[in-house]
Amino acid sequence: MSVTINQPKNKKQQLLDTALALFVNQGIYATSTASIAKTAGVATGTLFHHFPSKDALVLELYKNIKQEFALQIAPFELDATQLEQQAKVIWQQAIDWALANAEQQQFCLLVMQYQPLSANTKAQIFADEFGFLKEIMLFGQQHQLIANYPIELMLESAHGQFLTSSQFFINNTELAQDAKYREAAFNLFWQSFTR
Amino acid sequence: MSVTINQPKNKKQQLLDTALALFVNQGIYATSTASIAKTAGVATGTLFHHFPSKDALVLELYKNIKQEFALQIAPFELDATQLEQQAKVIWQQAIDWALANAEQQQFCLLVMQYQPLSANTKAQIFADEFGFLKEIMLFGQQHQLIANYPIELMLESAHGQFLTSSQFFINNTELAQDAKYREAAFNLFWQSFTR
DNA sequence: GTCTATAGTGAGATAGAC
DNA sequence: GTCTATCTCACTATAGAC
Repeated sequence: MSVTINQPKNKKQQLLDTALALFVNQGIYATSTASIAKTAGVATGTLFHHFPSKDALVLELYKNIKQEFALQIAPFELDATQLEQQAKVIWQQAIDWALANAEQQQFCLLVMQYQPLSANTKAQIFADEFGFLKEIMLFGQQHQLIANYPIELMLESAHGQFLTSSQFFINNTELAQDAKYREAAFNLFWQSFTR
Repeated sequence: MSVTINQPKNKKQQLLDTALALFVNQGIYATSTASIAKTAGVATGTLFHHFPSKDALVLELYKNIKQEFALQIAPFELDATQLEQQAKVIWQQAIDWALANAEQQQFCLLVMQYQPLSANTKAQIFADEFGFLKEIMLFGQQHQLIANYPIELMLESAHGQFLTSSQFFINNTELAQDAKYREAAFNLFWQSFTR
């Protein structure tokens, strides 16, 4: 029975954590692999032992974050008599996650415009994350609870609204616990889709 | 009376045009000043004669584009009896501009996440561009035509919706002339703000 | 797995002739 | 204003010892 007590976890995780912080503060391009390694208290050779390239590190970080987020916002049985209420719970969970993981959220925004990761790669990860969202929307349309607009457009719109609202609260943390703002953000989202 | 007939305009404009195309295709960081100069058929020394630095070029390009856009979406006398119709005209003009100037639109998206330009600089330019939008919203609230949510949140939301929709149409040009999609995009936007 | 040292590349920017 | 030539530097990635 081997019990590993690594205060600084393994160096790989240290590198991922450090990279996240630096990427968000300086941008991905502006953050050198050397600075990631140095800040993490690790040699550059070690970084390239764990990740074949800088972009591989970026991609792994991105996948990890998206996966964590998806777990947090897990869907459940849909109920046509309470769809708005259910949507509200998911929305508030998503905003809460973004607030509690502001660095992760901002990194995702950076990755969206980071061209070395192909659009296909990102679209695939996005589809995984938002698969359940599509289910909810189709369900709502079938029960005539939300508008019958093209589903791809509605998905994009919903994603955009989430990014906008979460960014707003991250940039104005003092308003994030203000019920008035929280309610307004959800209503701006939900009203879009009403018939 | 001096009439200057410069086929390739002046070299400065050539550099700006070339930079825009390269930035959108490869990203801002991934585009070297050397490649901009070469593609524009100009020497690197000439580039740095017109722009003190790469970021100065980026900034000037950004300012020019935002100014052009603002001119296109010029506001007019607001009419409380026709606010939705007026909003629709502005929205469709904005989407049309984005479609006719897809490179410009995508460049603005890149700049949003380009950290060498300070957030303040960008916020200032944004405020100029969207000043009239705030007027419209306040007007709508005063006449109880749109919801009474906090104005900063509504502005961010409106901006996000515009970015989302214009990106969607740029990525799916065949749908941009489909009235069903066009109507849906505006409704998704406008419904947000209804009371 | 981790380190030190460094190879190799390409970037932004400048000098100075024309 | 425009050019050629070049400086200087920082970056990604590798080699090879431990």
